[in-house]
Amino acid sequence: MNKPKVKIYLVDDHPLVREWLTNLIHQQPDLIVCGESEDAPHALQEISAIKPDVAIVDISIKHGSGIELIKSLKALHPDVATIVLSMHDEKLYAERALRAGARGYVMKSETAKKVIMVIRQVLVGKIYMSESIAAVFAERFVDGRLPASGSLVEQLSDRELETFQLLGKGYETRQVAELMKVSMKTVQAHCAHIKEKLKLTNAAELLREAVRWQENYPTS
Amino acid sequence: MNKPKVKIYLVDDHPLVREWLTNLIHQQPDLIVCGESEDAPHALQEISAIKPDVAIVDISIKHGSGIELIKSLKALHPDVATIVLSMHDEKLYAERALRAGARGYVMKSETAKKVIMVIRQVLVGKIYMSESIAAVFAERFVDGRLPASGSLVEQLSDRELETFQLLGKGYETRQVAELMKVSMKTVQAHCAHIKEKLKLTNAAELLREAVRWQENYPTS
DNA sequence: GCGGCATATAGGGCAATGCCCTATGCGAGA
DNA sequence: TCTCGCATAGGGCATTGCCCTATATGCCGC
Repeated sequence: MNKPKVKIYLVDDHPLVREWLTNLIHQQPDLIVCGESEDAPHALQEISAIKPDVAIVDISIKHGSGIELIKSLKALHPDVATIVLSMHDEKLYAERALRAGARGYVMKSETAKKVIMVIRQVLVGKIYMSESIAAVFAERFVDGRLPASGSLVEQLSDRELETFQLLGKGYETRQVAELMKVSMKTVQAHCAHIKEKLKLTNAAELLREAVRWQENYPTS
Repeated sequence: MNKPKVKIYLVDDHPLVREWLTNLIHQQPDLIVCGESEDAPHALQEISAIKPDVAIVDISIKHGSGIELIKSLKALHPDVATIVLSMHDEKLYAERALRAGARGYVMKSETAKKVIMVIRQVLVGKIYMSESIAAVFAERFVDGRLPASGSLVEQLSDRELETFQLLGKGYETRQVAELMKVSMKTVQAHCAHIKEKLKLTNAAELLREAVRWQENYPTS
């Protein structure tokens, strides 16, 4: 009689990535994919029902950001270990993801072995992050939680960054509000805070910086 | 004796995507992956030597954009049919990619079948694009038999272009009016005409396009 | 020269947005 | 516990976006 297999749930809006992961995971005798979805609402619903051991989520998924999903998972299902599998450079998102409650962050540019290795790490309760990200955390820990400059954009909160990115894609305030499922007033408040943090004086400059950012760090 | 297989070259900086594609392609008896690389310089070098039939490239690759790679390929190796496999929404890049010389654009969120289908389409000389992108092209074709090559921005009058460029630098309407020594009403009229010519629907999109233009063709 | 067309300029008016202030609930940390 | 940052959102006024209309100018073909 076999041990029960470790159940893994996949959240990624790219079917090909899900196929690939499923394949990869099923090559391991003790791991099994117990479900998958391509957006946050379905993921939350199914994870409540299935109660997997691990959830592997993409940062840029449909209908809401992956970061928000991670926060929800941490709040609603703290027993589910969340691993982020992102195509984005870890410098941009790893820290946000780990702060949001993820227990691992792997870039899609990593190899198959690495993905499996990270799954096994979080299964034994460890948190996985790359050495470069670990270094950033360590530095902040020592320094005294300074925002460790780089780009001012790094100072934005999660929702502010989301707002910033949507603006950069050419969405109007109203559309951003709809996409983020909040009122325009909230989006305007985010904009005001972004302008403060990035030292911008008006909406036109905010738009310009958002578009530039988007050009250099495209998301989904 | 078998027919020679169709040679396909992969350019993508995500190893897992390359693995997946290789797997997928090798399930087809008449297709073979003849090489792969993760950036434009290596890709150009190897494609010159290998002379594949098809190149599948990602838009966001290391060391230079995929769009530039497509342009180079079209110039240097016009016989190599280029397909873009991008994780980015087609609305953002499909048009640029096709203008640059790509013969197909598939999002990574499409299924495996679709990818193979697109490869077969371009192999018989067809150009593949999604219906929504085809609609955009068709509309432009019907609307005014515009010179297919070149940018729509060239259609702008001098004052319109001036307005466009100032907007791209982050000036507000009021500031543009002052700089151009006309009333805001005139600037607004220019904006309306620009939006018509560039087929933009609102001010946010206009701003986005203006900033992009400014990034690519800096003035003064 | 006349009629048509694109361009450049600008006003009127209503809806939408920007931007300032205020306020609440929540979670993290001193 | 108290404070601080974050996310949320409303009130209210100034500004802008966007529709329609209007004038003058220059160019082009007939």
